[in-house]
Amino acid sequence: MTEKNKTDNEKTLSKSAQRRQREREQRYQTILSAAEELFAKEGYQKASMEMIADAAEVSVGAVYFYFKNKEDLLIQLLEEIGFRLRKILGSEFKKTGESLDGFKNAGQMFFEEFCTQYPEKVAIIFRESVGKSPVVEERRREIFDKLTGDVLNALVRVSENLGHSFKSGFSAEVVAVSIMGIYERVAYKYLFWRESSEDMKIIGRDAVDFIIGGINNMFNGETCT
Amino acid sequence: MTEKNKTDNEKTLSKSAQRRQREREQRYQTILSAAEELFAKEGYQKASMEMIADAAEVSVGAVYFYFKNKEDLLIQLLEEIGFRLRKILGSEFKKTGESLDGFKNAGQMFFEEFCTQYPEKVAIIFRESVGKSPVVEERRREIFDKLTGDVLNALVRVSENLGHSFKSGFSAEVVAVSIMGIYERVAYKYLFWRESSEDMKIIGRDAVDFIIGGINNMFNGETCT
Amino acid sequence: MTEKNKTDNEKTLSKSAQRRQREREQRYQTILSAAEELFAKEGYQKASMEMIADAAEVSVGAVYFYFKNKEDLLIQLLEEIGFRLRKILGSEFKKTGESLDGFKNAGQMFFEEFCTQYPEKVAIIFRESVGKSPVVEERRREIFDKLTGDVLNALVRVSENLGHSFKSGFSAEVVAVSIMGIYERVAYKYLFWRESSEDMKIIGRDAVDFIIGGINNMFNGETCT
Amino acid sequence: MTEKNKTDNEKTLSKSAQRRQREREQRYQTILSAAEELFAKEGYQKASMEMIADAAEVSVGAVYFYFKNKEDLLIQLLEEIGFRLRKILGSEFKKTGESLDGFKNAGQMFFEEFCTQYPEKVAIIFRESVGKSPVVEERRREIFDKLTGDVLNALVRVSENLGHSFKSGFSAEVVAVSIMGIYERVAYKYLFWRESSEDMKIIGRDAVDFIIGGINNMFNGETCT
DNA sequence: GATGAATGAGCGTTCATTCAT
DNA sequence: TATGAATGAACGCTCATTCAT
Repeated sequence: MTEKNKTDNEKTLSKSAQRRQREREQRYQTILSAAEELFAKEGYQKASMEMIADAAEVSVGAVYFYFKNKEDLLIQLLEEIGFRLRKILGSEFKKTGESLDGFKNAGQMFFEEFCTQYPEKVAIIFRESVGKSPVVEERRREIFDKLTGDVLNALVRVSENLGHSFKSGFSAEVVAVSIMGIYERVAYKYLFWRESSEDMKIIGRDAVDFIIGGINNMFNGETCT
Repeated sequence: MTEKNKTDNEKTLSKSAQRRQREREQRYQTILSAAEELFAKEGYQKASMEMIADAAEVSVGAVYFYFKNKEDLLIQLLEEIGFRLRKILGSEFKKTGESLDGFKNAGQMFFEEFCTQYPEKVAIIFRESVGKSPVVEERRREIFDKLTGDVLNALVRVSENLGHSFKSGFSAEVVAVSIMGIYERVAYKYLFWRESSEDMKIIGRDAVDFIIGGINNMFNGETCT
Repeated sequence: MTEKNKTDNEKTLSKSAQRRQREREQRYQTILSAAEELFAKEGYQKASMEMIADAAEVSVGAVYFYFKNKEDLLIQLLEEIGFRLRKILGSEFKKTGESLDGFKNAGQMFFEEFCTQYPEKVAIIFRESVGKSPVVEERRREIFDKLTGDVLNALVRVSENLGHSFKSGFSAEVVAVSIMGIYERVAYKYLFWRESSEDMKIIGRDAVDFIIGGINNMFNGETCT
Repeated sequence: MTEKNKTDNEKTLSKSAQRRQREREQRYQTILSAAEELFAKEGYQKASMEMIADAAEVSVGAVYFYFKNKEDLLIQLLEEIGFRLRKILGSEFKKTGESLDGFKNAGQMFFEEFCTQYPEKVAIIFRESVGKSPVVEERRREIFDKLTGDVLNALVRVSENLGHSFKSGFSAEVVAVSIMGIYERVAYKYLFWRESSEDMKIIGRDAVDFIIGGINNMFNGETCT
């Protein structure tokens, strides 16, 4: 619901209708949260619709009232997480005026804030949504494409600011994809495979340094090797 | 079965017993191949034991004779793919005498050879084995740890050869993990999400360049930024 | 509601109460029509209460205000259709002064008018209400009994007029049931299984001829064989 | 399985394989019988797969091993009943050398033997399979078409033997359909709605008389009216 | 009277796994 | 060893019905 609609509703809807709508929104979120937690904790397969309903303290039917099916639950979650990630990374990048530091800050934001605050969301986007079904895979692709697209745009703008250009036609995109890959596997490893969330600060900084070096190397002219 | 055992068998086993053993080995491989293809094509969940048995032209019972259960099938596949990957990457690295070029060659090997020749194996290690069960996840971790360990070793040796050292205690490991992340997502994107297998050469080269730059940046003293 | 009540209401009820009553009646009919269409088109099972409510542009609750349950909806429909059928057939029979021609006209009326004008009603009485539940089946029996009874009465009266009598104790009833069976299957076949609604005139005439012949044969004395 | 195949099997299959096959066939029939009884007694909807499995003393999975789904169970039943009906009616007709008496005998066979011996089969073909799903409806149509076709053929052959011809192009078919309708509704009424199975002999005879009269009336030239 | 969100029992179906032969 | 029929727990989903507002 956009802000505009909200205002419209406030004008046109009765008090009780407003409350009902609020409750609806709330229930939707409660169910989604329950699903998020269970998918992350038990795995998408093992988390049954009944478990989710129980966790959200509603009936199975209610879950199906708000979501088309189990897959839809996962997709909505995916969409929400993707949206949030883009917002966080994008806003961080803008703050630092489109320089290489933007990548630094966005990376730190991701590792230090997002990963430590929302490990469940990371689990869902990087683990529980992988290889589940053609439909989910398609949505994943779209979300990753958008994220990669954001990074790509940033890359292009920074390179223009610095007066550099990329080596091959693919270069910039490959770099963007690579950066996403680093985010993904580093988060996965230290969050799910080693539980080093306390060290996420150092780890994140190292990963970001690696990224910065990699980017520099892709600009024509002044390679390091 | 190790080489040593095989030699022992050749000595002790009768001709017919040898033949039987050969057939056993063959069947094991046939089933594994069938599973690989179906897991990659249909997805781990959708590929039923019956489908696998049919594809391998054996009975369901036979599959259970050679493999403990469906999970075991996935794990054996994972193990085999991990083993192969390590061998390919490691041998490529050794060829070029532990220099930065080793990373280049290993990377090219992965993108140009492995990905294009064995997309099913890539699908299994990077997609179908993700988030399937605690047991599988544990094995995945082990396999990725070994691969990361190899990269880490190479990194350390190269840095020693070059007289460099890594910034933080994590640094080298994070770089290794990052490299794995790049391999993974770049392969995933261009193999499953865009079908650019013809361009894998250029893409691989770009990814490798990015990696080399990133590595250089991690050495103390001569950062690019 | 009988005519008598309506008159009472007109006297006692206020204008606004009358309007409300009219609206009530209208809604009842709207819902019933929606159910009729959906039952005929989608089938009794597939047509959900929500679909019916949507089609009638009311809420699910409203449907339950006017009808006890889904079964009731079907029963009311059945009742209405049965009533209409009896009226049409009966009035046609009366017009032609209780002769064999009455059967002719009634039959033609059914095939040429009723079937072509109300295929949905035919679908419900001959298809969608079959084997649905003991309660519905009981109502179906009652309705068919009444229809058969009408035919039976006509048969008896015609035979008396002609000075004939029926062979066995069952005879007349069996003939009546047989006539109903002919109506049913001929309509079913050419309406739902072959879509020959344009030819319904010829088909109806043939069916009626068959019936007339059959009836004649049941009278003692002058059989054809 | 045809007789020929059976002989082949006896030659090629081992004793144990033969026994296994026999058991398979037996199980298939046991399940089908259980379904028949429950569909007829409880109704298609109410009879759940679990109930059927329990009645057949097998597991739910076994039912799904032998039949694709619940619909398939109904279709197989329908097919078997249709086949049996055709065989019974056809053989009876052939016995009496293609005269009007053939219709008499076939009718008596149906009412006196089939209806009284297999009321469940009658219930399924005339009640439980009606309006269940498009697929089932299609099969029903095919089966009724075959039955009607048989009657039609008989009708044509008898008319040729008697040197008569039918009035209109539709005539003969409509008569065939009418006969089927009489069979259906008379059986339905006296089997399910009045439980007069003891009187089925008289009832059947009356119905057949009606049919014979109807047929005669359809021949050109010598109508009764 | 009217609404529509919520309920939850019930059902069809799947499929990994077992085991008698 | 190999077979494949049999098992049965588990799960996703539907939908008639209710009831607070």
